[in-house]
Amino acid sequence: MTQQEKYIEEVGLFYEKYGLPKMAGRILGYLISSNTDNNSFDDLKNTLKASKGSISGNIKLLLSQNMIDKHMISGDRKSYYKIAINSLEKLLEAKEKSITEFKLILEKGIDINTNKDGVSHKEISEIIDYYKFLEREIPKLKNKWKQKNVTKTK
Amino acid sequence: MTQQEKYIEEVGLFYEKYGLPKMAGRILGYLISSNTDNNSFDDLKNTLKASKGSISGNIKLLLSQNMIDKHMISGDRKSYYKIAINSLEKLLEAKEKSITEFKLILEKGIDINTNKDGVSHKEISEIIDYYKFLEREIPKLKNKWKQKNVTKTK
DNA sequence: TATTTAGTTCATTTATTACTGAACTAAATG
DNA sequence: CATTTAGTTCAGTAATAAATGAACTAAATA
Repeated sequence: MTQQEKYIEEVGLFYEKYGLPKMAGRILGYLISSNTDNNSFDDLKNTLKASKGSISGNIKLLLSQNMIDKHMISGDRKSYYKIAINSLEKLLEAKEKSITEFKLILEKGIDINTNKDGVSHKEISEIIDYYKFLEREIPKLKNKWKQKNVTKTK
Repeated sequence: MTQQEKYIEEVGLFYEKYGLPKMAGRILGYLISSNTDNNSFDDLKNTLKASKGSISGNIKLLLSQNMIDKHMISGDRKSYYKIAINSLEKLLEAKEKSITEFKLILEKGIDINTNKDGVSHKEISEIIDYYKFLEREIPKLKNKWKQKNVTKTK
C-alpha cells in the first residue's frame, strides 16, 4: 500500500464516520492527494478499484454537494474532476444549515411541551437563543474572511 | 398519531439523515417535547414502542455524546433522563472537532501531492487557511456568548 | 452508418448497521 | 435468601445502504 492509497482509505473512513458513502470519501481523498486537476473517470475507477456504477453515483453525489468540480478539455471527450474551489464555503454552509434545522426542531419541540415553566423548557429555550446567536454571527465571520482575502489578493 | 408522536418520528429522521441511529433521535424527540425532566427508561420504552436493548444502547450513546443527562430521585431506584444542559456547547464542539479533523486530512493530503505549484494545491491551501481562521474565531464566538449571558443572568 | 468511447441506470448482490428479545447481572425489597 | 426491579449484554434477525456489473444511451469518430 502506497502512502496515497493509505491516505485514500483514511479519507474514506472519515466520510463513513459522518454517515456518508465511503466511496465518496475515497474519491475526495484521491483528488486531494492528486498532483493534477485533470483527474478522469477512469483514473478514479482504476486507482480506487471500483465499479463504473459506484464511481458514477458518487461523483454525482459530490457534484451535487459542490465538493468537486467537473471540467472539460477541448479536443477530449472525457470529463475531469478536481476539488471544488468553493468547497470551503459549501462545507460551512452545510454546518449552518444543520444549525438552522436543529434550531427549528427545538422550537417545534417546546411548542408541544406545554409546561412552559419547567426546567427543561427554560434550558431548551436557552439553546435556541444560542443557535439564533450563531445564525447571526456566522455570516459576519464569513464576511470577515472574505474581506481579509480581498485585500490579500488585490 | 398525536402531535408528539409525529414530532418524535421527525427528529428520528433528522438524526438518521446525519448518519446516526434513528432511535437516538426519537429519544431526543421525546425528551425535547416532554414537559418534565423525570423521564424514565420505561417511559421511553413504552412511548417509543421499542425494545429494552435498543433503549439501553441508545441512551448509552446519547450519554456518551453528552446530549442527555441522567439523574436519580432519592427513594426511587429508577434512572431519569432529560436533555443535557450543556448539549449546546457539545454540539458546537462536535462541529469544531469535525473542522479540525477535516483540516488535518487536507494538510496530510497536500503533503502527498508533490506538485506544490499546481492549481489544486493552491486552492486546498486556501481552504486550510480558512479552517485555521475558523479554529481561531469559534472560541471567540463562544466567549462572546458566555459574556453576554453572564451579564444577563447576574 | 457502424463502431468506439464515456458514462449512466438499475436490478441484484454484498456489506453494514440497527433492533429485538431472551438470558443475564446487580441491587433492592419482602 | 427468594423474588422483584431496573437495566445490560449479546447472538440472531431485520432493515438499510452501498457496490457491482451488465445492459443501456448519446455523442464522437472511422
